[in-house]
Amino acid sequence: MDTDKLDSRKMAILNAIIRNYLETGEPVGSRTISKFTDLSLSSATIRNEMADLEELGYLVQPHTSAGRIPSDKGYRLYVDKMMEEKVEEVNNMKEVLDQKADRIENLLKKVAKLLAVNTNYASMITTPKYRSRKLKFIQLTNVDDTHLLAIIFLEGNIPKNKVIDADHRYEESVLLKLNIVLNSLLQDLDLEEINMSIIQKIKEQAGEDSALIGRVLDAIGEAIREEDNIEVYTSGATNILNYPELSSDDGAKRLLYTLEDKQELAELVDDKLTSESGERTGTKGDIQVYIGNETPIDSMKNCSVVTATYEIEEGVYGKVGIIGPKRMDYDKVVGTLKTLMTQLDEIFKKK
Amino acid sequence: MDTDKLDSRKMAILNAIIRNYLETGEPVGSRTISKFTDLSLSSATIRNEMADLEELGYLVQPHTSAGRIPSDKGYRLYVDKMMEEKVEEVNNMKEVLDQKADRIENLLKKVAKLLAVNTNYASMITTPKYRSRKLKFIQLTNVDDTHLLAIIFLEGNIPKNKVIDADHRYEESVLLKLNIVLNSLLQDLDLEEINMSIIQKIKEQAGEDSALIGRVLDAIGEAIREEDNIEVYTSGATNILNYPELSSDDGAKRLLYTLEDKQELAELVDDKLTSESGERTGTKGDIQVYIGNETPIDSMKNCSVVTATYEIEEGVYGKVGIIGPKRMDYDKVVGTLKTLMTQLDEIFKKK
DNA sequence: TGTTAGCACTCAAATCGGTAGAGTGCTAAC
DNA sequence: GTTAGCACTCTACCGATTTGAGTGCTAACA
Repeated sequence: MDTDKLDSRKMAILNAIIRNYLETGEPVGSRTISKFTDLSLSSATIRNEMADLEELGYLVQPHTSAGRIPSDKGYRLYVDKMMEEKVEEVNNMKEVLDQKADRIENLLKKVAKLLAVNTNYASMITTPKYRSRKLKFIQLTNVDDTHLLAIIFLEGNIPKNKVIDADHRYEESVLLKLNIVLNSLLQDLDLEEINMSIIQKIKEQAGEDSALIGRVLDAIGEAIREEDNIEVYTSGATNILNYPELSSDDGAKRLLYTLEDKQELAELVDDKLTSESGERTGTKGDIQVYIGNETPIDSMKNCSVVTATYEIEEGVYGKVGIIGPKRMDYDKVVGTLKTLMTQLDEIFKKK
Repeated sequence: MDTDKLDSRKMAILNAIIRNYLETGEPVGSRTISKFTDLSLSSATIRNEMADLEELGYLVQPHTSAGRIPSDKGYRLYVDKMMEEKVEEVNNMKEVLDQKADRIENLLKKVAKLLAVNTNYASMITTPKYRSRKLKFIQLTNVDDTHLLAIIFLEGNIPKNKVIDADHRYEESVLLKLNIVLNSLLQDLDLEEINMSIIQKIKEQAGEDSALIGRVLDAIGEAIREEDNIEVYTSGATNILNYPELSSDDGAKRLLYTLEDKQELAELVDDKLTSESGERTGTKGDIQVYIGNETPIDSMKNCSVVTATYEIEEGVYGKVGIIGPKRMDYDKVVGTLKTLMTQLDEIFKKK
């Protein structure tokens, strides 16, 4: 595909067409543009240019004798151009987010909701992904006669609780001993590093209480695996019903299903994809824009997805995204995401 | 409204009409019934009876010269009749639920999904509601130089973690002392019972570390309030798009929004409602059925909602519900919910 | 050579009329 | 009390026609 530069007039016309289409959602005709822009060109001239633009692949005609609408390629150009310009307009998201959201989970849900409400599109956000979670420390405590509580503290200051069945009540001194054994041998290890040799060693040192050790290790494994699981939160799914071009046929059904099911959404954050997208989208900064077929998810072929990567600490990142119609207000969405990123950054740093 | 008993023939006809409508979703005419039942009556006779039934309020005609469809009152009669009959057909839900679902949260989500998949309607489930949560014990632990972990154990074996900012590292012996003070004074208290006098006492005993106490108490308050919050999980919301009578107009939009927002759903479990419903729905056992206008939620006026109450332990209960079109398969839904209840019961008992 | 006016042409969407079919209500006969 | 028959009603559907927005092309103009 030829990457020929468009002359500035073509550029202006394309711009005007896209802008207009973003607003109305209707195919836009030559006459509209002739009046809409200050180029003071007649509709006939515009028509010629439009024909050119169509030939170059930036515009599409839904059918003969309808106006033009931007193709994916047209959107792409528009978005790329737009991304180069400064986007700034800090709004007061921070206020909402700042109130102590203790659990990261709640914070993320709040972010998703905020985005959906602000943009009127659907939004999603994933929990941050650690390479592989390590154990920071573990502590066993008596709960009652038949239960112990294992507090499992993972790298990244994540506490996890696991209640463990016990056949009898353990003396405090025994628990103390076990705590010391477990911590001295397991500290800073991840799942791969906890092997049979280490397990054996622990059991030896635990002596008569080695029966318990198995259950404790299970709990640790569970905790780490639980935390490794990337969760996806969505919000504003119903917003997409406001866009007729998405809610026709059963497109809406499939899209809503995807958003509810969430499984497929994980693909959007797949490492492979992220790296690829760097080249493909040619974006600047953290923001990626997938237009139509560029998204890997089938039910979103008629949508655009704008994602951003947030970093919670060195090397630990998650993704947040907005899903809307192709004619979404990219300008606003990108702006919103950018300010969100800086504000999240501040929040995480402060912690 | 006259609660006149219907003679058995009218009853049979009404039954046949409803059954047929449940299947097809189309208004049903006299001719259909004449053949459908084994009453061997001509369509004309049926017509007469239908006219009577309409006059009594059990049937409705969408427009002249269309067949009849059941009114809310008609459904009500049908459902009440049905509930008296035995419903039994245990399927294998238990298998799915039995695998160790450690956190109740996950179990509930799984239940919701299971219901939605099994019935093809939307489902919801709430977290169980405790009267008022009491503190069982609390324990402070060092995390690193600037953070403490408070493990807050609530009545009902619910562990909660709160990370607390600290201005310096506390000696183990200090923490031990604080733990003892906190537990001796706060054990078995709920939020109301923790008053200024007690707080004062704690601070006195804590001496120079009283600055920390405020933050610890905040954490406790948060933990209890968090747990008091009833959460609602939903599943299968998109299923409702399969029923044209619900997805017409913007009814689907509003309904889906309700399901996503969840706030309004809490009304369904409101104490007030639950007690009222006992009389209103006249159901048997644990199952409540709300038909059309009987539901308190506006966006569900065209739906039916079937709810059941599960009990996790003495006095601690939650609600699970199924939302579908009025012409839902009540028989199956009620059956499914009933077996689910018994199976949940077993799971909770075993724990 | 680029721009514009004019005109014929195309196509989706809205409008209108007519028909078919399902179903009812009523009456008269059994 | 039941049934057959018939006139009537109303929706859904089909097809033809119209409307209007928009295009492409050509010819004239600066």
